[in-house]
Amino acid sequence: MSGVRVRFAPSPTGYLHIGGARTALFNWLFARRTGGTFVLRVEDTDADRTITDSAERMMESFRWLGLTWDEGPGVGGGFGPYFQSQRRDIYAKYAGVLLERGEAYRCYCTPEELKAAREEAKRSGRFVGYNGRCRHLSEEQIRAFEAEGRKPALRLKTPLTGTTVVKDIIHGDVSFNNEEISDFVIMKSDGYPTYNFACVVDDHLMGITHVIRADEHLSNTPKQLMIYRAFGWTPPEFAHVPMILAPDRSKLSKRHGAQSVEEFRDAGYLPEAIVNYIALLGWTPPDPSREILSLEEMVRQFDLNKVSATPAVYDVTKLTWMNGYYMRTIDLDRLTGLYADFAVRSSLLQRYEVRERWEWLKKVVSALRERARTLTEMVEASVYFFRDPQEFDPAGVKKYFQDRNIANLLRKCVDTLKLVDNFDAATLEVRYRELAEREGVKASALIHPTRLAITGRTAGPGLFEIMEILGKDAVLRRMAKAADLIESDAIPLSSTAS
RNA sequence: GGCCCCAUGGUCAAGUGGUUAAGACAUCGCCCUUUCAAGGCGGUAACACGGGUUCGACUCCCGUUGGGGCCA
Repeated sequence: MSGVRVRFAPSPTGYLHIGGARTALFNWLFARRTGGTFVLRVEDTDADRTITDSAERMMESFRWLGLTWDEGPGVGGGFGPYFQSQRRDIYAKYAGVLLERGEAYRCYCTPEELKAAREEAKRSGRFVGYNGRCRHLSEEQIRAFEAEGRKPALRLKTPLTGTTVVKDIIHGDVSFNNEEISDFVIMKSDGYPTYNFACVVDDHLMGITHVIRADEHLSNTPKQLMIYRAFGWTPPEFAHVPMILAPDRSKLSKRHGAQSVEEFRDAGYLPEAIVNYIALLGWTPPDPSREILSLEEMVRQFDLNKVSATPAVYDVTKLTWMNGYYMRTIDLDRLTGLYADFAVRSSLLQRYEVRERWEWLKKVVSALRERARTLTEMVEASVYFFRDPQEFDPAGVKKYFQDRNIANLLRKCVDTLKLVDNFDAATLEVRYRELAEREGVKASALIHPTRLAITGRTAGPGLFEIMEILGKDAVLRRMAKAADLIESDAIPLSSTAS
């Protein structure tokens, strides 16, 4: 283990969204790359039920993505506790240290007074930060406020002049004018630490060497630097990664549809596709033309210095393409298992059947994996393997079932098929082509109507492969049924195209 | 409102003062083919704008515009 220690510190207010997942991934990759330690810390202020649930779900998403943490909830470590809600006494203690050192002071201003001062400042066009009213209270004034029962907040004495420079691995040096940062609150009057304070105390106590986090915290960093300075601590290195934006360039929000890792998982995306895709949002591997990368390859190639400073818009289309790639290439047994879970969930088959029909399911998956980009698509494309078609694609009907002779042709096919003992794709194809020749038609004149008859659709795997998987009985039954429907001119049409 | 960040095709993105401005997805066309995919080949498509600096700017500096963030 190298001395590198990084952390991902989510605030468990909802799900792990794609931006958070990418920030976590970069931390994880950096830790693995450098032989360092990846710490997971939960920034929950309160430990209420919804927050605990949310934290649990986020951790589940991490595990699913394959991002394991070396220290944190569930695995422990020598720097706990890893929930901020369990560290309140620590923040109180360190706030006391700053108070003793004269780096912080009690502020008795009420929210109303603060608001009034702010408005006054705004009116006179002055800087609208805290005016430092409580910075030099006398013992007497303090006693008076205490006597009133006012609960003080704690503010940091910030430097009045000069500049604070954030040295950022991604952005370079970013400087802030100290005059524009007024004495900010580090402990609220209710005894809770503010974000910046808790963050600095935790990062320092947990020995964090590199803070890799989202861009939105860049503006908080000078304040955090001031806290480090007040303690006399050496700050870590910083790398602020750009945010991930919704397709309309606004911040990701509910109305943009799927955006949490959980939602993508439920929509049938594979973890390797998500990880691979989000890694490319902001990071470029040494060979930019090779975009399909395993987690192992990314670890070997990851470089924080190659992370871009530009916010990225995520593009589901490309994610979906990439998912399709992984659908085609991962282990068939694993894919079949994943597919089975989705098929069970949509009631295509029963749980107990999965084991019984495993080999057959593998054939179904193998036939469909080439053309399904997600597990959901695969399930949708597989229904006719489980149920006889109840409706037929309108465009297909128009194209292949129009001719009156089609019913006869299908019946001839049925007659031929009845005589086939080895109902495998190769044999079926030979028989079909022979029949076509005898009838003086092109093979496709038989193939297309047959596909429509047995699947209700015009698109899908090779016909003979479908027939083999379906088996003789189902194929003959469906074809005869279709012939009947054509003759009675009563073909039920599906509303959605296949 | 103040401060900070960002700006190459529709999207991701290479580029680091002199390039025919890569590559991927998407899109279009062709090939392959029993359909649909997959695959192969090819095409369309970009340096936000305005000033500088320089023999020469996508590249450096300033401003404008636009987007985002933090604080209030």
